[in-house]
Amino acid sequence: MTTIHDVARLAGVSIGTVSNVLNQNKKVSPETSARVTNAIRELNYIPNTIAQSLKTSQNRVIGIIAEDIRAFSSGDIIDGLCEFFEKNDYSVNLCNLRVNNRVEHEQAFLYQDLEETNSFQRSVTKAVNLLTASRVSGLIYIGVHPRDVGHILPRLNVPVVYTYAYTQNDDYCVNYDDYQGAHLAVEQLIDKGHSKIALICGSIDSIPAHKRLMGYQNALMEHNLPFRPEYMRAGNWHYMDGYKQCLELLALPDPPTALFSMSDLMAYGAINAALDRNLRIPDDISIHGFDNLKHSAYTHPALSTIALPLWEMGQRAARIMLDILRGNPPAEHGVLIPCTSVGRDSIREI
Amino acid sequence: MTTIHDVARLAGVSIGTVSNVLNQNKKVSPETSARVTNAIRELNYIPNTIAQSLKTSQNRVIGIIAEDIRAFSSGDIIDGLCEFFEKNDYSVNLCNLRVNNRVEHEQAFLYQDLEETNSFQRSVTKAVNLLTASRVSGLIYIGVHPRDVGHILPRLNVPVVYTYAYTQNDDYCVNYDDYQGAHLAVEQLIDKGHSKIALICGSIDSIPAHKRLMGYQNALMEHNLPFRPEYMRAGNWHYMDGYKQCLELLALPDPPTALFSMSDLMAYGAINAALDRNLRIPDDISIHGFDNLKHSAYTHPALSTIALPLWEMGQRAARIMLDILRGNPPAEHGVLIPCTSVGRDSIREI
DNA sequence: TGTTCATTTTTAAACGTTTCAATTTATTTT
DNA sequence: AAAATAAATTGAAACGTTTAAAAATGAACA
Repeated sequence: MTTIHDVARLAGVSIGTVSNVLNQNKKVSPETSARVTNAIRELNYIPNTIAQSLKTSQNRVIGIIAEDIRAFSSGDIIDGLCEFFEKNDYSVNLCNLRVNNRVEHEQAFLYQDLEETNSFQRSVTKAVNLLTASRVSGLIYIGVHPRDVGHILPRLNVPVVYTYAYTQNDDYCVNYDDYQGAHLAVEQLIDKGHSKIALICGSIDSIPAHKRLMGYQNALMEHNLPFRPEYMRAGNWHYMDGYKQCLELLALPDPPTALFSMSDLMAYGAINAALDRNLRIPDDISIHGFDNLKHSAYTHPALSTIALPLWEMGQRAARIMLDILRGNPPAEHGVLIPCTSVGRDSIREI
Repeated sequence: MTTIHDVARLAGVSIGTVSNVLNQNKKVSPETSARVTNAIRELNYIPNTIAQSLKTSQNRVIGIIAEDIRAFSSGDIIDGLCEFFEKNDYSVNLCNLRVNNRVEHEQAFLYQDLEETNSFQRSVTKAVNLLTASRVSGLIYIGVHPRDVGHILPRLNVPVVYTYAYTQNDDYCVNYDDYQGAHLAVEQLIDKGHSKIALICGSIDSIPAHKRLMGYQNALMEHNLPFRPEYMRAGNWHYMDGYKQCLELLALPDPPTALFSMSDLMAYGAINAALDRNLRIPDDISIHGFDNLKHSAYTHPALSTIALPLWEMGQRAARIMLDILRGNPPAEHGVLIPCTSVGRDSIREI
């Protein structure tokens, strides 16, 4: 590997001068500068960032801890992050906690089993130690359990930006707007003339489900539509919840004409339930999802849904991180990016 | 940040001794060792990998270049990679080329426009330079265009392992077995008694499509079934290809009883085409996919398909990389991991 | 008690940069 | 032409480790 010494020797100058043209911080005469530049090009010299980091004691690397890189949302968020960081000459050190593959961890959250929770926290600690050892400049956390890592990440002693969750306190946090997204979905249905709009909930003790419920209720209220408890159905984000609840809704004496599912996955269940009942969508019932999974364009019929601004969240989180690192910490700590509506074939005018 | 000097001072020894207990390479007396260990714990000391890397001139970091982290396959592969590397105390530096978001690049491959191809290659070069600067120990490439980067990656002068593609030459490469997967899919149909099995192809000039075609043809041949040209339909991996070709197949004077689609996406098209014709699956036609996209469990009916060993590919690629780095380069350069069959509801006994 | 050897510990030089004080060179002023 | 100033360049010390060689310590032996 060629070093700054090789360049200096070839250009006939000292290494200090080479460093100066590299960092163009001091006045170097044009001729010298040209000589050095040529030498750099000739030797294909690329400065060793490890040595730079050691000297300047700052590393142009951002750590990313993702709860589950296989989650549908992770790819887009990470892409948004990477693109922004890459443009600003930062590189990215990725750690995956793979929470969803840890049976123990699922149980931990269900049963509040402290010992098992520690298995998750151990893996977070391991990631944090790794990133500490490599002296990253900042940390992005992607996942829905910021509370469970909130006491571990600060040990790193670098700025932290959370995304894909809500945080309390004054943490920096970028998320999509659950309330606005749900509100928007219901308004799409109201705009098409629906007044009997059912709801299939995600697990109701979660923050997103709660916010989406508020969006649903307020949209109804603002349009003077009654909230009918028999139209609000419990669910847990999963396919089968949508399937079963849709069946029950259709069997109601006064069935709804439209259904808003808090997740696309449950909407798939609802669609298939209707199909199994030999009903037609949207003729017999309109169905609106939330998430805009990749495959929602290919359901039968294609699913109208709410798109999450995942890529934008990544970009925004990255921008906030760089602003902090540059000494311009944004005043606003919690950023909500609006969702958008994706109109397809599963809802109809009534 | 606490350094080795702080530890040495607290333990009352020299930094060399601290280093020796850290790397447990030289004989250190038990008492001294204990004193140092206590000091380390007390100060929460974590060695600075940057300084270690500089001194030893080896960096426990692996670069990953992904053509498209948003592709359905990337998450699983990267998870497999990360888990293996993490277990072996390597960290991971991720670069995303986002090929599929580059309109120019798509065109480049379609029209062989050299100038535009350079846009892709420029971004590869940028990634390689970044990884060169940070002196990564190895490089994993995830993507289907290894030929287009084959002359750029070696500049890094570290071991390269390709995955999710086939390479020529003697590059290390881990992939799933297209031939075996397709063969397995067709055999599933034959086992159920089908003899009139149609095929919807992916873009036929691609290597995967070619291998899958061989699998289809050989499976038929081995079971003494005729290859019927009218059953073989052109496609380009996309939803609409499956939709249109399925319609045409169903309109044939002697329509097939089963259909093997080279991708799940095209299988979705085929399913929806049948649904639009008011046909029932699998009663009227059995449909078998390839890819096992996440959504394939939720189509109507749930799609029987071929699962790709993506996570295993990541693990294997990582293992090969570590073997190379440890000086035990595997003899075998091209590794094919078998696909598995995922039986669901879209095929039936005949 | 001094010598020899084995064991443990320390010393100091690297690794490839940045940075600032010190020096050299060039330019201006008197 | 000498002195004063400005501009460009160099030298050397850091950054936090590892590691070989050197030194110190302790045990065994004559």
